[in-house]
Amino acid sequence: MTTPAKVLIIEDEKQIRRFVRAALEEDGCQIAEAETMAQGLIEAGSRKPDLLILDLGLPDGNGIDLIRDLRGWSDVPVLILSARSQENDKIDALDAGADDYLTKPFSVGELRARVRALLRRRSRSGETASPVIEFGTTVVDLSRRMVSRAGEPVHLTPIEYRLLSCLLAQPGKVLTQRNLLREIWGPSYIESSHYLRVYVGHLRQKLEDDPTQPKHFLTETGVGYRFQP
Amino acid sequence: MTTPAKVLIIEDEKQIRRFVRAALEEDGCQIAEAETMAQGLIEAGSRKPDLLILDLGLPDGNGIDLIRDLRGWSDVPVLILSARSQENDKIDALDAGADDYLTKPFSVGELRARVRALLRRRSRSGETASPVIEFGTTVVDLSRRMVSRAGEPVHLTPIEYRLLSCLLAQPGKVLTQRNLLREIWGPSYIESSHYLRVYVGHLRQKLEDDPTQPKHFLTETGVGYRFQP
DNA sequence: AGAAATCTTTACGACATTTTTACGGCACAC
DNA sequence: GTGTGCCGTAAAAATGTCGTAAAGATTTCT
Repeated sequence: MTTPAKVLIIEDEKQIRRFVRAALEEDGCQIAEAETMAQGLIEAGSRKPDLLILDLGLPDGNGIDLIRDLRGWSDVPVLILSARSQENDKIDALDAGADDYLTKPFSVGELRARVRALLRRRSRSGETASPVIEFGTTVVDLSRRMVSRAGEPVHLTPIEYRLLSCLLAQPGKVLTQRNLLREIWGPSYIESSHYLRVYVGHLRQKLEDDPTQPKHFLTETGVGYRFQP
Repeated sequence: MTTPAKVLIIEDEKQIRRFVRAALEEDGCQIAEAETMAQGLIEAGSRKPDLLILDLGLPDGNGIDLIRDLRGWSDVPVLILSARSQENDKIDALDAGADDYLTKPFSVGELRARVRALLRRRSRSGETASPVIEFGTTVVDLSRRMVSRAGEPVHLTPIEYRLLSCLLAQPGKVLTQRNLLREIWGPSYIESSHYLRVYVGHLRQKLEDDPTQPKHFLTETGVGYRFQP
């Protein structure tokens, strides 16, 4: 997932809200909750969720009407939860504009799979904007594993790239040599600090404007290295 | 609906085919039928249906694989019919790329409603992005499963084509060897990186101007491969 | 059943990366 | 000063990875 999916759940029973929240947060979703139809509509309008999960059995109104209303101004996928398994209930909800219908009691696994299926559409249609880190004239695209400097692509070997990722993961923070060595080469190499000098040298050679006077990959003598954006 | 929706049903039992056909024709759908997985894939490619209904229990192959293959070159909604109601079967199918899952026996009304819900997406999701990718002198039309170079059609074997789809699906991104192997050969082949070298070689031979100095199918030594448009 | 296409496996030279080795500079303490 | 410890660069040696061709094995098609 590039950016976490926002899911709004409209449901009056606290137990089920917590159940669903727990299930979906495992897939990396951001959850918002609403307890009533009225509040649900407002949240849907203001939060612009990527998916809406709706319990039809709310006390303060008809869920079918909510879907119809919603469909007037939004195409967000809607997954219905309902205790009613009558065929007519399903047909009415789906024809009102819902995208899927799950009958209580439902299983966690199936809920999550159906949510993933509905969310897939988002990434399929939308352009995938990947998060990039910039410093000086160089740009790093972690999700594509691409590094470029002044527009030109820069080639990094696996170890060089892993070292770069470690440093970039904690900007400004000093990473001790032992930490870096354990992260990149494994626990049995925490003494071989010479490797680090060699490879930090490579990174500076490839990414610093003046490798002899580094401005972004700084060394903390006796301790470790630090990345400065 | 303005223009009638085209639905392809892949199902071996004649009874069910007729049953589904009757149900959907009432909603004004145009129905095409296929009795085997192999034929189903061909029909899906040539007829370009707006919806695909697939029975998982076909004798001549695994339906999950069909979905995965399909998703390499088409975004058509897929509705699964299955006699198996196990949670894992549903999850596997949905995660492979299916959009809905209906367990036999199912009711006519619910089937029709779910089909309508899936077809609604067709009109909702506006223009389908052009499925043609060009680079150098070669043109790839994923929806037609056709590749041409300098005007001349190029023949690719099934594996060559699947590899090409994977690489083209995420331009610029590095795909790890393990990812590619799992996607193309299956999870038990993630160690056999030999295969990749052979087939990437084939692709370069067929699609690069100078196969010895590839400009579009780049290798990231120790990591994987990357497609550069 | 036979032929053709495709997939798998093998072998080996070429190349890239990692590891090792060697040497010079800098800071600090005594 | 000079000795010691840490750092940085460069280049050689060792290791691992990649690309290609070609020979079986398998599948598909006729």
